[in-house]
Amino acid sequence: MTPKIIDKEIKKMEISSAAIKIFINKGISNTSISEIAREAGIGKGTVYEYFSSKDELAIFAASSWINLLEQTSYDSVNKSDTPDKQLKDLFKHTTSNFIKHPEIISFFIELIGYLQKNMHQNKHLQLIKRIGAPVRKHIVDILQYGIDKKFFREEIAKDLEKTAINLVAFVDGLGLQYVSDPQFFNLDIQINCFLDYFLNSIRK
Amino acid sequence: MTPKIIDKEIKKMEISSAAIKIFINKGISNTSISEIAREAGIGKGTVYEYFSSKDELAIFAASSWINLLEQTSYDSVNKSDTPDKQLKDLFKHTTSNFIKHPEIISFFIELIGYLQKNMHQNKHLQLIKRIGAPVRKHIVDILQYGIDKKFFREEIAKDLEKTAINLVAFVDGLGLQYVSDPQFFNLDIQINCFLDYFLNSIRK
Amino acid sequence: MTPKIIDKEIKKMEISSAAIKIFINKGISNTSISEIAREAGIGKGTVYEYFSSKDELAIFAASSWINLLEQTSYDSVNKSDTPDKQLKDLFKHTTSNFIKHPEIISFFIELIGYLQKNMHQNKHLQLIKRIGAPVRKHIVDILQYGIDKKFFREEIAKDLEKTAINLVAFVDGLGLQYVSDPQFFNLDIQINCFLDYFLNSIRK
Amino acid sequence: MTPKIIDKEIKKMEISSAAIKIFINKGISNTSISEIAREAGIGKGTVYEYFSSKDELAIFAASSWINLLEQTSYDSVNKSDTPDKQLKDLFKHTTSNFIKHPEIISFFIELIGYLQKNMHQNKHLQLIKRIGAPVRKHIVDILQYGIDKKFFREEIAKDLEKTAINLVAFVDGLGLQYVSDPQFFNLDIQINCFLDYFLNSIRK
DNA sequence: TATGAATGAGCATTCATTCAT
DNA sequence: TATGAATGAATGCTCATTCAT
Repeated sequence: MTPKIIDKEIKKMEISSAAIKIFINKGISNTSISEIAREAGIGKGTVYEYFSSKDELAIFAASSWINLLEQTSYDSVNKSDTPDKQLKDLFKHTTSNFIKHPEIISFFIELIGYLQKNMHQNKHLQLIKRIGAPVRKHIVDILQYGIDKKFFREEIAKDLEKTAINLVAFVDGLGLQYVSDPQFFNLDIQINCFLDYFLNSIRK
Repeated sequence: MTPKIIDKEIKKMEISSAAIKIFINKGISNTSISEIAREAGIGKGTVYEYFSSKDELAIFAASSWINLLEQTSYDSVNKSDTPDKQLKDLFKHTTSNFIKHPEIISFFIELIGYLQKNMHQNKHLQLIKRIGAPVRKHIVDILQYGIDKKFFREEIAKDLEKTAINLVAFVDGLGLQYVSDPQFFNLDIQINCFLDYFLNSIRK
Repeated sequence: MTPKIIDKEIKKMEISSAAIKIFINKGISNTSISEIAREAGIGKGTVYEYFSSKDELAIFAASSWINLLEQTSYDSVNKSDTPDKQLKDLFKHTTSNFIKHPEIISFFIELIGYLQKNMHQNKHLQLIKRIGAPVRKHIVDILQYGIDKKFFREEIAKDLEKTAINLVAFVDGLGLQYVSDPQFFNLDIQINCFLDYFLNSIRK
Repeated sequence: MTPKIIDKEIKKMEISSAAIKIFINKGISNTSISEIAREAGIGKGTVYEYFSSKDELAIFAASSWINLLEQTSYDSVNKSDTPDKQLKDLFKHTTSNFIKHPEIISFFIELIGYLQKNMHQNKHLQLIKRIGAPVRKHIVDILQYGIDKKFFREEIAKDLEKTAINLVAFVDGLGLQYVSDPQFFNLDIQINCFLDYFLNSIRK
């Protein structure tokens, strides 16, 4: 019965949400299944009706969260802005996740450790790759748009993919540093400074 | 007695060295005190004569390791090269740690989690700040050297600190992505591509 | 309604058959109710419509299986053979169960443990007694036939029951040793050797 | 230090004794490590200082018990008796274990299941083989003694090993039946009846 | 000071059983 | 009647920490 399947998916999401809420606050390995069950308002055993192990739950929870990111990433940018502005907005949106939920980085960081334990399962590799993928794709789009609109030099076309990887690396690294010590610098200022130099070098 | 105190410090370092060797290979939480004691050639209980808890040991070990990094960072660059070359070499040296020992990232990543649990203790904050400090300092030096030698534009002088933070953020983020999936890209190519754009925008 | 009751009995047998198939392969305590339900093509809860507990199911399943054994035991022997030959054939048939399905012994072994837990329920005692009963009965018949045909000495008539118990004990014990270590000896050779001595002492 | 090693062995035996006491009463899988620890008057974790797993403990406990059997088996028989008497005494001694501790059979029976799970580890095979070995050896000795003293026919010499296996099989099977239902027959009577026939066929 | 035996809190996971539908 | 989702008691095992020697 289709309705039943939907219910199952909803319940999975509920448990996943409860899990991620605690994972983010306390770390994956410091969170017990009992705690998750209590947060979700269900019995401990019920968790195992929906997830075969704690690892699977952690991966699913992370995956859901990535899905959410993917869905909201594109909406953060006004397509009619200049590519400069679009890039800046995208960076701001991405890092704003760190500002609003700095714990999320710790979660992903711990998750990678979890995933590496299970790396042999190819699907986890896919998951990790997906983490930055939508943002990379978005960056490529914006850069291409800038080229098309004669904002950016045409020579950069050959480096689009590489550049996207680098920009995502920068944003991730900045977020990582930020969560390590939020008082150390101002995110906006750093982003503006970075983009000033970067845009300066690709602008026509 | 002063000699006693010195002995105590030496022993702490020995335990710390043994600990970090295993931490880096297996992760902090997957390493037991017994294992560390065995590696250090001492009894399990003795560890607690020098460290009040596993957390304290982990933080101390990480701190020692950062000290070591600080000492070796400067030796990686030939001071008589052009600043372009110096920057490239510094980046290569920094990322080469990831290439040779990708586990190191996982270690830092897990460390941050440990530190966050104890964040209320201000000294840990200091520790985190120190992680990137020597590299940042080094970058500032190279950039300043480039300005002095008329390789780089003088206007960048006002952004030295911010730029250093951004460059370190990039290197960290690239390393993070690399350890997540070493097949995804080629570190050297990414660094070259990044520096081409960056240097292009600051060169005279 | 009588038909309903019959249906109920049929369903019990179906579940029981599914259960025993898995019990024999994996052991009773390593078999879950879910597994049995799946094998029987019914829902987990349905099992409890027919059996009040796993224990009851195990006992019922074993009982059914003994019934089956009872039905096949007699067919294994050609009534027109000499009693010597009949006895040898019966032993071979009995032990051949061990050869073909050594797991069966493990099953009975575990079953006895199950039964002992519930020993206070007299009906289980009856069940255990029945396990060897048909073979004992068969042995008594063969021995009596041998006496009647003047193959065996008449004095043994007073020991028929006791002898039957002993012979079944021997066959069981041999099977038990065989399943513990099938490479240790050759079943046929042991049986022939045993019967040579036994028949030698009762032959006229 | 040697004394320490002795202490460790003593403690292992203490835990093993506590374990076997409960194993025999409740079965291996129905006995929890906590229970064993409580019986032994130690903490739960301490059990794992001496045994790496419950399986290992069960096997060690069984092994100790077999050792005990091996030590007492030979003392049960008066070497100056006739071989008839010696054989009878050995059987009585062996079965008396069942009479005094009928639960022991259940324990060994469950143990075999445990061992089969771990059969790949060759040492367990050895353990099982050892269970009957001392009694078999003893039987061979008595039979040989009977041949030498002209009580038994010389032709049986070629069947000593096979006969020993069969006699042990009989005793085991009788014990198995006895523990299944102690009221069903009288052990002594069955043994006497069995030996009467057996001795009759090998006596000179 | 150094030790390692002892500890028990804590955890992931299983599964017989219940019960609302 | 049939179901399977929900449950939580129970369990084997780990390991940081303590403490008697």
